[in-house]
Amino acid sequence: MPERTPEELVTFPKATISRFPLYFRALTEYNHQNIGLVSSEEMAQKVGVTPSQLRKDLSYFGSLGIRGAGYDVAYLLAKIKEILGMDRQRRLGIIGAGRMGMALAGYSGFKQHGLEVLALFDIDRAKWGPVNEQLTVFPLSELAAQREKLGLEIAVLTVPKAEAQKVAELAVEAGFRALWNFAPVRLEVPPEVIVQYEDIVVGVLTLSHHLARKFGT
Amino acid sequence: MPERTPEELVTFPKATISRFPLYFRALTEYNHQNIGLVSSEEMAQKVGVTPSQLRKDLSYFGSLGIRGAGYDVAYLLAKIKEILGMDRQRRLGIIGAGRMGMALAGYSGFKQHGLEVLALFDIDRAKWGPVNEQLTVFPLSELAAQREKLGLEIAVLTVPKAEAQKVAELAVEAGFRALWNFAPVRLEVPPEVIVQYEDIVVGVLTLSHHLARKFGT
DNA sequence: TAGATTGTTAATCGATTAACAATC
DNA sequence: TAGATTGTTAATCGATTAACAATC
Repeated sequence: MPERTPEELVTFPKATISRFPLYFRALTEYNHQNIGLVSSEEMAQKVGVTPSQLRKDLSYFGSLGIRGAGYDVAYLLAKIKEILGMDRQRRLGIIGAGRMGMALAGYSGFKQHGLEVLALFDIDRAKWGPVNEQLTVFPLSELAAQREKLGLEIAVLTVPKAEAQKVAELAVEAGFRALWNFAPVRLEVPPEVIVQYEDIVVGVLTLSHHLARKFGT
Repeated sequence: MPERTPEELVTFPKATISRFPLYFRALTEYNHQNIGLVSSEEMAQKVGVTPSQLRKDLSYFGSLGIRGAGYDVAYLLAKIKEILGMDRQRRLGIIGAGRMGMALAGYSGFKQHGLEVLALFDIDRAKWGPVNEQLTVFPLSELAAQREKLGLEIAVLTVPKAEAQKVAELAVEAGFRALWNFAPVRLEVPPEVIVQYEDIVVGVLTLSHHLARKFGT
């Protein structure tokens, strides 16, 4: 078995990768407007970061611009797609066909980011069956089989808090290596499994906190 | 008019406030389990932070624990509610009764965090009218009137990207001072208005990036 | 009092920004 | 070549952690 060489992956701030979707969307717009070249100043202003930060963020992934000229929109777009893993379609399976799961399943913004929801899963047999032409709710027991068949890579957990850990384990057993967890609990998973937590109330509670602070209300 | 004294608000990391919802939910659980006293070690372990960080986070808001003993669950819960502005009900109005808006309107997790959706607004007259017993979709033109009548404080923007800026301006005119924006655009608003941005694809694209990196897929 | 655990200080670690040499 | 703008270095700023004095 060939030994893995110690990976010389450049390290970069975690926040860097979370700014890439902003860059991606800005570039998509420039592209639509047939703008071929854009400066860090112009683009930074559009997305609300400093030009320095934009250049630094990009620099972690190589020398992507042209000195004296700016960034080639099409080229940078392709690079960012590669970095975000959007150069190929990412297939999602949603576990938990409740309100949240159904809403995500219908979210139209995924497509332009190379993401597609191919299946839903639920334990409740009343929910099993086709949702529309493209989408079906499968029994949870078919998780492994459908993952394989449909090529699902990311499991989206939209189950009640109390079930989340158990469902995460099922997903891992079924072969998923990436979990996008909407339940407000920390999950225990093997180290090779990547978990991304989503907490929908954080944003609005931050607002609430600011209201309380600023306006004393 | 009494002059505002230069506010001696303690400054703290932005990330601090985003951890408070985690603390809140952990404490709620302890409360349900009739646990009256909890150590930073126990609680930190539960939410997945270091005890040091938990104590530091809390310390920005005063001396909230008991040395040698831990934190009084009920007391800390009350304090955190106060800090997050959850000691009173926060009323939300959702602008844009599309899929995303409707999904949020039906989200059951708001209630326990002191948040409630009291109205939806849309320009499309086909959407006007009652959704269920509690909730109605109003014409966008009634924004100011309903904000006042219902005591709405936070405007949730779930409109298409192209309309977001215009709608933000309408919300500000209607008297909203806090916007929770789901449209992927930076909004230009007066400085006294607080905007919280929500970007649903960031999390899953972060996963996608990790998949690309770790598994080369 | 002895044991425990907080609150806080100082050290470390990480992220952002400013400035400018490199280079198109 | 002159002008422009990147890529990168070093300085600054901010957040986290470790350690321990304070104190229940």
